[in-house]
Amino acid sequence: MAVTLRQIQAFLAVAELGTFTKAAERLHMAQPALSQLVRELEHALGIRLFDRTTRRVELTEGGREFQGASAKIVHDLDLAIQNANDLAERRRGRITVAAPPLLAAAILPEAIAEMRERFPGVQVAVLDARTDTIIEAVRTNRVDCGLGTFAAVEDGIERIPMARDQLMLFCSPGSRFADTTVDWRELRGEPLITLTRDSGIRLLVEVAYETVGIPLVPAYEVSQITTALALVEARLGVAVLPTYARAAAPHRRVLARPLSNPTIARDIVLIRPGGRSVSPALATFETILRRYARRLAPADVD
Amino acid sequence: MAVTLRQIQAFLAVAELGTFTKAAERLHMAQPALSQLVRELEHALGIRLFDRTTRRVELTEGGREFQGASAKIVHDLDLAIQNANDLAERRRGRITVAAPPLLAAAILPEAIAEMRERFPGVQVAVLDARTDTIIEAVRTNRVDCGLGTFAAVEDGIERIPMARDQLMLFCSPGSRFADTTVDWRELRGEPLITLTRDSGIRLLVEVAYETVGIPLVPAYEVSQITTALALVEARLGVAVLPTYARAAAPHRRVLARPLSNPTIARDIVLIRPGGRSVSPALATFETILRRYARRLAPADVD
DNA sequence: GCTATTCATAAGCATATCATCTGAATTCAG
DNA sequence: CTGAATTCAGATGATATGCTTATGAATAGC
Repeated sequence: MAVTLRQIQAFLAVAELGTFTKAAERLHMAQPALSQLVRELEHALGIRLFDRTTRRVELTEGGREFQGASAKIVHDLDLAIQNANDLAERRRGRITVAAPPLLAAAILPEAIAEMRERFPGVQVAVLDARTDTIIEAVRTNRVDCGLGTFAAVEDGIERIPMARDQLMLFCSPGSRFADTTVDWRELRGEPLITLTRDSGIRLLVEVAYETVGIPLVPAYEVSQITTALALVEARLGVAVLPTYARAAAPHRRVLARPLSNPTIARDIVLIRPGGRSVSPALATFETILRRYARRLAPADVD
Repeated sequence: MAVTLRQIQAFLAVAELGTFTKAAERLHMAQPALSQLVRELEHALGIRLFDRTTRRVELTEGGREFQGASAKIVHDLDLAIQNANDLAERRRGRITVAAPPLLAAAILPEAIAEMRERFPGVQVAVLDARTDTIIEAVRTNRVDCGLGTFAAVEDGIERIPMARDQLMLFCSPGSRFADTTVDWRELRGEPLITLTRDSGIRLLVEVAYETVGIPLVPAYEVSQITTALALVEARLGVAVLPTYARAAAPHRRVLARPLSNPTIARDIVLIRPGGRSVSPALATFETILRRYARRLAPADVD
């Protein structure tokens, strides 16, 4: 004979209210049904829980003992259910997102701020790391998702495109490129500020120069995008950088111009462990993230 | 949508075994039924508990959290049920019995010893007190039952006759009464050892003397039954005492002879709060107690 | 590419659950 | 002391719930 929660609820209601009839009302059921539940429980436990005359119902010693224990159980269960509901309703939760430093600086702060505003109970943690570290962290579940421009991603990892990022020419406001769409060929002979060769962007730029057949001779070679932008602002040359570089230093007086023939674009994608369910909080965060990603790189996706 | 224990058991089995099919086997049910239970639980909680592909089932983050909470709840419940069963099976329990000192010394020790032997988990406590205190203690539920010779008992208190106790003549082996049933009238002029006037027994003796019309002149007046028996043993007189006085000093060399015309008898009764249920341990103790009571005062009851 | 395994879905059916009605016991009012 | 009212227990029938069987879809291994 199995003990059920319903029996326990019936028992607790009777124990609290002291009468079967009132307890039945509270539980929205008929009194005989409730009598039956209590009887079943007594039978399952092997002890009488109530001494009942027709006029008075009171707990036996064993009943009082069981009341304490079962009240705690019911309370714990309510708490557990409440916790689960909190997760479902995004009142609680924890998201860890990995992103390369630039993207982390460009997109994440605003997205996190909005998330914090709308769902104060959800904690968002950031891991800024290099691309390969990010993939590793996603695969080993150390983070819930990763943001970046990932070329080929192994399987077992899901890819969700967020926005399309395009290489652009960054120049100073007075530059001769300031008002037009720029063709790569126009860059011949222009002093070029590049990133160092360990950067993925530098690689793309080299490919493009080679494609259009002009030699790449760096005027300056720096490792940080912000440094490159500072040099551009100082009119020491132009730089070819991804769209989202604009967000890295919004206060700088530099312009970004589209580069065409060829247009070189990469997807900014969110990756996360495949096959696993997406927590409600993470699902919301993804949509927020996509909005801010597109605001930075408004080119259409797919 | 209500959460049921069955759903939780299903969930825990799947969480532990990692597959629905195996869990269904353990729970002795078909796999679809178990799938349904888990689905219902997920729906009630608002979160997915498992990430399931057809090949792999693993807990989500929320699932793991709920697993911990619900496992504790199920464990607590099992414990509570176990405790109740222990009470039912007399593996555990506590009985407090009140009795006047003499009865407490005469009957209770052996009864308690047997109880302890058969049900080691049940604690039996003794409160030795005067008759009126006993009744009061029973009425206020400070003790579970009381033993004694209670004349009229108020209602709200149940009376269970245990044995019939009779006034007897206690004399030394060499006395002229040693071999016969004694008539009260034969006591005329015999040196009588009595209890002091605050004793209920003394009262009965006075009534009997008056009834048969002989004067009561105490040779000695003592307050303890054991003292009276010692004086009898020393051949200083005879004493009129209840049957169970024999048990008070089994080593003494005194004889007890029935007293007739009139035969004065009282019931040794067990009293306990009326309308309340009798715990399994107490029920057992009552039968044990009755056996020992009858052994002392073998006269039939009712 | 085929088979075996695993979980989800659908439909039918047995069982359990609950509400209504009725009865017994007790209390309270007159 | 009698009658009304209250309260819990029992019996019966309608409804609902839960389980099983049968089937389908997806994946991994051979």
